[in-house]
Amino acid sequence: MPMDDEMNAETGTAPESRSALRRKRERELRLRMVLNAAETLFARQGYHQTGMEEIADMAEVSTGSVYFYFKNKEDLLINLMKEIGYQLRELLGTELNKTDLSLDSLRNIAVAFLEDFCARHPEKIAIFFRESVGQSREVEEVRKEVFLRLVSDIKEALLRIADRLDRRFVSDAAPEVIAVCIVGIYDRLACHYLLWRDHPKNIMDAADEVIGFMLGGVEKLLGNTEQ
Amino acid sequence: MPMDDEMNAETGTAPESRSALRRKRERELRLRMVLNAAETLFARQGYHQTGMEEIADMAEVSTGSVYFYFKNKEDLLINLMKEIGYQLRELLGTELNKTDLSLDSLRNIAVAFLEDFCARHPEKIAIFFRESVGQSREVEEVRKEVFLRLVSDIKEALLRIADRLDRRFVSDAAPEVIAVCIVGIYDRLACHYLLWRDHPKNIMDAADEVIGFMLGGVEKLLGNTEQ
Amino acid sequence: MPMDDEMNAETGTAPESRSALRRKRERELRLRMVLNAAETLFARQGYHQTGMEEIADMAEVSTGSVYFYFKNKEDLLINLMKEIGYQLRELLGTELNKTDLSLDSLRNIAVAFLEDFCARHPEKIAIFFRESVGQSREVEEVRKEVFLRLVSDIKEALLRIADRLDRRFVSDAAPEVIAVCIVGIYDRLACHYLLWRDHPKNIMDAADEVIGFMLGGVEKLLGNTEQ
Amino acid sequence: MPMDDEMNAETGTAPESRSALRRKRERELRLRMVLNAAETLFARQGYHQTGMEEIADMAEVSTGSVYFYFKNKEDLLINLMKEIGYQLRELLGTELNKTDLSLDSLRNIAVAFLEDFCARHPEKIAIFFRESVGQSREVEEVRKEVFLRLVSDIKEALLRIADRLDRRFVSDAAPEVIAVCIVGIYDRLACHYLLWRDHPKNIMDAADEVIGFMLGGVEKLLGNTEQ
DNA sequence: CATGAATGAGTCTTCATTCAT
DNA sequence: CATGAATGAAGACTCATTCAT
Repeated sequence: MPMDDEMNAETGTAPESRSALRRKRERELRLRMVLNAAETLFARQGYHQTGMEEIADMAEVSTGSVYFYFKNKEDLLINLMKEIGYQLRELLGTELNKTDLSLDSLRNIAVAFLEDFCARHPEKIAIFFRESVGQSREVEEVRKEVFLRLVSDIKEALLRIADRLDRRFVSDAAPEVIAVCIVGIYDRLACHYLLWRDHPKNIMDAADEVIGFMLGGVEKLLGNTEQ
Repeated sequence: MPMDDEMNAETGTAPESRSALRRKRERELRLRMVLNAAETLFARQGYHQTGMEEIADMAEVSTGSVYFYFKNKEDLLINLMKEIGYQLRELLGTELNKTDLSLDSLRNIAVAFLEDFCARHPEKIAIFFRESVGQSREVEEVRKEVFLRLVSDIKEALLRIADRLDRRFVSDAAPEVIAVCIVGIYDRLACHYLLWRDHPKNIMDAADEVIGFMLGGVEKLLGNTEQ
Repeated sequence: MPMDDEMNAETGTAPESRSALRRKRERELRLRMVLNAAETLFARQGYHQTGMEEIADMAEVSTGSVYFYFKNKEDLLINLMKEIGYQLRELLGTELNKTDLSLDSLRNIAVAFLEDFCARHPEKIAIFFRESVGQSREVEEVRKEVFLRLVSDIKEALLRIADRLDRRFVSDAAPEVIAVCIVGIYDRLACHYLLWRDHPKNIMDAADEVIGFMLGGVEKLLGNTEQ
Repeated sequence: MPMDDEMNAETGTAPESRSALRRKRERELRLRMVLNAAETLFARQGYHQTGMEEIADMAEVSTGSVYFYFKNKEDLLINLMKEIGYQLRELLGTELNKTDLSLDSLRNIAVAFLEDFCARHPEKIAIFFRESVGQSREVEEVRKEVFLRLVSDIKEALLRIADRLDRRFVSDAAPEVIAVCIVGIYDRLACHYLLWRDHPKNIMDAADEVIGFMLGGVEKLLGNTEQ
């Protein structure tokens, strides 16, 4: 059984004493507090304007402890990015599984992003679309990977939708380009309406138009039903 | 004669002696060299990874001179951003003036951006879409302003095109939202295909699909001809 | 036992383990070494001619450590000033407590200042009467406070002496003015004879005359015995 | 005639053409403006907080011109100090010449210092008693010289007064010590009441007490009339 | 002589990271 | 494992001074 294997591999001992369990729980709690503190502070004051000690303070641990959980400041940011990237992909997958793979799926995904993600986690948006940009070669590399995966997911979804509708894209490149465009739209939308918020219009008010725009674009690149 | 002196004093610029002219020319040359050096280095190694001395060296001036032309490192970046923003708007305006305000204008703008700007000035793209992001409150403020103006330009163009075609957008908000989407598409497109270039596909190959996508989106948000 | 833990938590300082005590001792030792190094170097080469690294070197700590103990260079100077000011006041208080509050107290104070303080701590004199003058608004503010307190102390002493002798000053302002004069005399005396020492006369040789001068002045401003 | 000699030595030519005269006048005017600007700014913002360019601006000349008139920043300060020192000595001499060399001369000098100098030229006080302190070895050297001369002047005055009164000081050292004390009193008085002015009492209100104190001190160190 | 742009050595200060306890 | 004091390399910025025009 894989479960047994994993347990053995992790602990080496079978019974998992109560104190060991508690220690493990505390360890994870601490790691989470550090991550949350970093997220909050990076989003609020910016990555460079936030010091490790500040993060440690807010997480109620010592500076040294932060370095126990994360290799360095960059690693902290990268973990945050990966986590947010994962959550975004999950949101995407969840929405796709709920639908019938019609073009309306795209609407659902957009609504989920705008209503569930942006509105509820503006700090994550700030991290992902602002603070993690242009900080270092390593961070940029991770950014690329995360975006690539996101784009790939959307591309796959588009292909499956097209398949389901029995339609073909005007070119092989089209699905990916559309995916890149969609990600770009989300990106700027969030920056524009959410982060530069002194704009009178709320991000939600733009939802209908954005969805219309995207659907229009996708339709255009979908040729007619193959006979 | 004292009268002459006074007259010169009034003119302010006096007779513009040849040496004075040359001095002015040199001054502007130096400023340009600093700006160019900063652009190159920021794009190549990143804003934070570039030191003022490095910039001075490449510009063949002293550290002090850099500070004679620019208040500080941030000011250097801001000047770069504003310049690039201005060039982008100009490109936009030029293309619009060349066309008949049909929907094809959007195609021309896209082609100009992708072929003329991205291909020729990848460093400017790196500065504008990567290095200037999330560096400080002040920089972010300028970024916002530049983007807002760009969005506003595109929005105006869309309205004029709609007017010319005698069509109306589905909502008042639509033009601006479309503008934001278009900027977002350009942004991510440049990052994706130009900056993360180990991707086999060249940015130019995506042009057709992108233009199709955008046109499809715009069409969708343009109601039918008013009867 | 958890109870013990709680009790310790309440105490705040816990059992004060031996290692913790030593750590504290070392911390204070380090702070003192930095302060001493700064005092020596400021007095020897001047405040502006002394770099933070130099201080760190002499104190045998790193540059960063200096900033761990003191906010900045100014803070270092201010700490020095306050310390010296405190020592001067203490010297004053000690002498007054030893005497019978006759006019001879003034003699004792003068002797203590000249013999104990000036002779033993010329660097402190240099800091207090030379290096801390006119360095910045903040430093000047602290200087003022320290001097004000010194003047106030002397004024109080004068009032108590007058009370003890059953005599009154010629005016309400007199005690303070005298205090200011006395501080001024000490100030210049120290600068003149101690810091500009190529003068053949030693500061101690001036003691008798100074004391005579001061006593004469005080007497003059003390009206005759109230009948 | 010494005047002729000097003129010849200076110019080499006898007639002194009108334009040469004007040039000389302008030169001196400029020098004065620089000196005044420096005095104002040093007193207002402090020596180190004032830049050469600032001084040049206020004097309405170029940075380079300042260096034509003065070797460097230090030289500017030194000139200011010497000028003020000279004015103080002159004030002293003038007062002494006006009087009959009685002890009242000391009163007159004090009044002149407090009323004429302090009240009218607080910036000079700030320069002389604050800004020029502890700035560099060179400045300190000049400070010493100026003070020494001042002390010497007062000492001579005291001796002449004693002589006139047919009295002797208790010791040979006394006159100098008294002089040092008097200078110290003036020094601190000016700093205390003039520069740290949030004190409710004005410097003039302290005059009577100060004079009383000084006279009392001097009297004390003057033995009785030689029989 | 006046100008003011150019210089560049010098300094303070920050902060991510380490490590002895 | 947690702690937090110590480290020191790195970097932005200043400003007195010079000098070609």
